[in-house]
Amino acid sequence: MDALYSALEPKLRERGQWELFEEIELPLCRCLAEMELAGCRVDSKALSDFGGLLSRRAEELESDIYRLADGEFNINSPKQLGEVLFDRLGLSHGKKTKTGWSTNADVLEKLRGEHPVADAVLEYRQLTKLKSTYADGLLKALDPDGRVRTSFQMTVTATGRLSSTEPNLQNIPTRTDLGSEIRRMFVPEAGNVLVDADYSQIELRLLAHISGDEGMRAAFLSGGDFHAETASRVFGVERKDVTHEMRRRAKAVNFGIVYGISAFSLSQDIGTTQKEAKAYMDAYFATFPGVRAYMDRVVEQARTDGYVETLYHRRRDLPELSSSNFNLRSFGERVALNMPIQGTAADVMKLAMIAVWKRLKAELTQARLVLQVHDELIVECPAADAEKASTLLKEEMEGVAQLSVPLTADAHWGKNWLEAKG
DNA sequence: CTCCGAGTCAGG
DNA sequence: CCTGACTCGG
Repeated sequence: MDALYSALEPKLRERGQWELFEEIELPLCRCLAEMELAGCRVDSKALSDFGGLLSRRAEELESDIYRLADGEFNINSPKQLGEVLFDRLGLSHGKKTKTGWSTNADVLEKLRGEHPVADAVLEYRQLTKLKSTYADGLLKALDPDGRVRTSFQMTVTATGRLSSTEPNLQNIPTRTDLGSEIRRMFVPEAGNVLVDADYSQIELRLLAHISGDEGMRAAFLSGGDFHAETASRVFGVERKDVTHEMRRRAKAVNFGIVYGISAFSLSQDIGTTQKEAKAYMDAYFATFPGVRAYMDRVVEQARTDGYVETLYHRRRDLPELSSSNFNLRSFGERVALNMPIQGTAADVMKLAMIAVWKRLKAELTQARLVLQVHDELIVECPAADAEKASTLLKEEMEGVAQLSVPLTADAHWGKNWLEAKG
């Protein structure tokens, strides 16, 4: 250990990363170890019942699909499915993959009006995904005490985020009603509750803070619905005249900006032409000129240094920026824009976890952190401590960094993860 | 039997 | 943009 320290400490100090190591990565280790050990209780009866329901519905769809396609085949094989849809039934194909025509959800959505089999396959895919990855997957990972224990990796991602494996508890469904039922199966011990706290728009708030863009800061300081605020500014209409569609598009642009998106990807996301997407981005940058100036600065700096870094000096090397390959270079530019934002959010969350962990140890000894999902923390505690734990989580998450815009977190609790999401 | 790339889809 | 799991098929 001494030898390692004396070899590595000067290297970290040279790079300005000693504090990152001592104040974030090192203390986080124990916190993660305890979370891994604690695990999270799963209602195995409810989960296997749900799995049964999924199986039955998937079987019905399977026979529907064979009937509609006039023959049996392996629906799970993209190759066979593509042959049935595009060669045999003659449906119109979209983009191609290396091995054939794509059969992904985007393509199947477009085929909905053309043939009823498309809808059946989409639903079949949803059910079998939930069944194999989540219902069966979680049951298989269940320990004898009824809890699942993930493994959190600290040294895998290029941005500083954690990753979760065997099982991955950072991609439990939330976007559809059926999928989010899985969250209902994550439950506390008898007499306990789950408390869930999540940061609101942390990445966009960090963009507002780091870029210093006055308009974007004002939008957050106003405290309203940020995507609607953005729509109002970008489309030049009164806040009350923002339509659902305007908000939806503004939200997609906000989302894309954080990724250093291209007009092409944005057009894919919101279903418009590339030209229209470009117009939205131009309007966005005209509205928030400080964001464009920041982005130009980051890429320029990255070209000079060969790396980008977060507010806490976590670093990502970017050899791609000096590539002679245009696509690779463009990729490097998008990474240069995304990493400081996504990475700083990860740093902030890690600091919050350490702070929460310390306070729980001191003030709520029965409570324990159980999960982290990038911008969300889940604590299990006695029902009587729910209110205190909620307040503690909110305070520590919001107080861990001082930004030029509010950093806000919302906490709720319930008898399962779905309820606790609020 | 194991390994691996590709396609797909779950999350942020 | 950042991930991981499952399935197929070689």
